[in-house]
Amino acid sequence: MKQITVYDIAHEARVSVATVSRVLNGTAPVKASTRERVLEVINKHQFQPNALARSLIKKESGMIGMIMPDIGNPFFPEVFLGAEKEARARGYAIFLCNTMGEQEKESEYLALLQEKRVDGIVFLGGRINQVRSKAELARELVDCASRLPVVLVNGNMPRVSLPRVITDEAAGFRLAAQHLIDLGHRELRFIGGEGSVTATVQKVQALKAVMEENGLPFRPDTVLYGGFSIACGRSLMQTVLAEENRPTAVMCVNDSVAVGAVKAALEAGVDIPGELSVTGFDDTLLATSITPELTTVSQNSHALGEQAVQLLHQMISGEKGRKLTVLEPKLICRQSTGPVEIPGI
Amino acid sequence: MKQITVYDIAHEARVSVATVSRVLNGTAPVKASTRERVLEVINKHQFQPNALARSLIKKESGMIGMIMPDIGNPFFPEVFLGAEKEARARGYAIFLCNTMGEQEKESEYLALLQEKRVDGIVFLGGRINQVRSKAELARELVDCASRLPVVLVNGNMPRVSLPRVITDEAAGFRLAAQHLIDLGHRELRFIGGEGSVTATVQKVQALKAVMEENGLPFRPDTVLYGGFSIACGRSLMQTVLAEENRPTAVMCVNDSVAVGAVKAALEAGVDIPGELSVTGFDDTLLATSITPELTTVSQNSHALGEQAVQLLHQMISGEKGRKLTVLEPKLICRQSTGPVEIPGI
DNA sequence: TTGAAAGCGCTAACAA
DNA sequence: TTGTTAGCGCTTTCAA
Repeated sequence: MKQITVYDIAHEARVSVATVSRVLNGTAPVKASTRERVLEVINKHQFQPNALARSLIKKESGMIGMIMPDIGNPFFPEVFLGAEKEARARGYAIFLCNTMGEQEKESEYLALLQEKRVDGIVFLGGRINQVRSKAELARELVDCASRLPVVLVNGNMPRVSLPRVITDEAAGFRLAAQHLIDLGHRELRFIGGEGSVTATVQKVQALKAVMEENGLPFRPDTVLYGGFSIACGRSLMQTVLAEENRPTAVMCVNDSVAVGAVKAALEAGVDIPGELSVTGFDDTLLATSITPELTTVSQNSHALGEQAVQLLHQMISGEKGRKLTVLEPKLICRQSTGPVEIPGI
Repeated sequence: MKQITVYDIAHEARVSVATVSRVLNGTAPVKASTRERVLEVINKHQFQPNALARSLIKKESGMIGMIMPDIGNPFFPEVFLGAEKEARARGYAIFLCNTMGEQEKESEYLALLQEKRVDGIVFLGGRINQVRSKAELARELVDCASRLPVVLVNGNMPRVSLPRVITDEAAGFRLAAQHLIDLGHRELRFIGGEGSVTATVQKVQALKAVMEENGLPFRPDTVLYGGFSIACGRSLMQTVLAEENRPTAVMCVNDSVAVGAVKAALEAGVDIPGELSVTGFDDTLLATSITPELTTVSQNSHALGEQAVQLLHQMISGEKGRKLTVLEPKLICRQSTGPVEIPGI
């Protein structure tokens, strides 16, 4: 089953390969009648030019790589969707690389994508989200970025200056915290995430700032780390509910944790938002899956992916593109938060 | 920023390009000392061979395409995860192509992937899941499959015989239906899906069969089509609840619809499973996100992706591979189903 | 408006 | 054990 090539087409249409290439790409005028003839042969054989050969010579592959931690977390498919839409519009196909945040997989994929000569890489999670990450890992990324355009999404690496598209997560978290305080909550908790992950730390700091602004004490036990999954949210909430002096509001690092937290509370017979307010983060489809629906912060995940690819495309095209794009998050008030109950009423 | 090539390496290591290629691929013995020298130069320059050039000559690209309807539906990321794991183990990278079931996008991606010379394609949803699909679309797929390995996941096209990996969805649905009947339910409903989609029709027919086996009447109004989303589940449940004689159990085409349905019921003050039992399908993360947790049917989505890529790999390697792989679904009993309430007790 | 021919960066005979 | 060389299928000067 030999592949058909421009030579076969050229021969059958009695022209040269150059002409075939010209009608294929419209790079130079071709007499109408000749073009007709060539097109006919192309259609007849359902000829599809070999993009590998073309890429080899044009030095652009029309492929971009997207490295992300966990497509199983509903936030990431949404980012992908935004990225894909933009990519498709510009003729790129996307390699989706899932790393579970494992740095070894990140390294492997980084190398693989470079060998495949992708035109650029969008990088999410993992090493670009560590408070302290090994110099080795940073160097790898910088090295990669020296060969091809790389844009970071929702991350930041100490000592590494690469173009980024981010949501101002701290601002978003401040919104949610202030919302709770405005509702009368005085005793807040933060659950989920990891102290080693930038996105988590930013949120904790935002919470701390807002609490202090409002004259509320931020104690070390205000924060309970533990992870990003539903299961972890559930177990953390169980811990919180077992405490001596229960908080009236619990802020979760993301929607998944919030879902687990809400479930644990419901199981314990705690009324939400009557007795306890809960907030999520990201506004994924999980937020509206549960009852009560989650008050959460929208990152506009779709736009994040879209902007990242847009920027990448600019860089690929040799334009400068802005170093930093910040998307403003939005507080989405739903049913999981409410005024604090006045005891005795 | 000129790319480094085997020539540069060869020159600097004072050997021929053939030798460089040999140490790169281990295709022929190279004297240890020579290898050392070459490796050194390679490392020094962080040389990464151009996979495009290699693919061009080896006629294999190490890329596979995965076409699916909606990565935003939690079922599909799980399939992807299984596929990716298997792909990575065999050295492939995956192009993820999202079509929203639109046939035009499917066609575009099909063409794109062929041009890019992927080694094979995994196809899900859309045209392979239509009860009647245009001959044109079938031909396109067959055409594609005549050029490269294609495996269909959870689908089937009339008149098209391609290797498939599927879950026996009908069997799964029978399990769930029988479970409800065993719990004493006599008045069942099916909601969600589309009458034009095979996966939906199979489920409806399974339900019909089980009901008839158990001497229950299957009436046209047993079925309420409408789509696959949470929103649709919600509105369909509202319709059901407004009916004269409410059913005691509602079976949903998938977990998303079930989630919407449960929410609508809860909002209407209906107790689940006390007054109403609800089942989902797919056992996605949504099933355990809500309270009560969903009784549902597990498709083993991960295995689906895994097996598909495994089969694809066999085909790429020239092995035959089985025409049809059927995965057995499992009933997962959770909290959304229970015995029918005896009125008056 | 067209064709001849020189690569793109690699692998794999074939020779040595 | 190593080198020479002919492609893989395409685009793109350069010349006609």
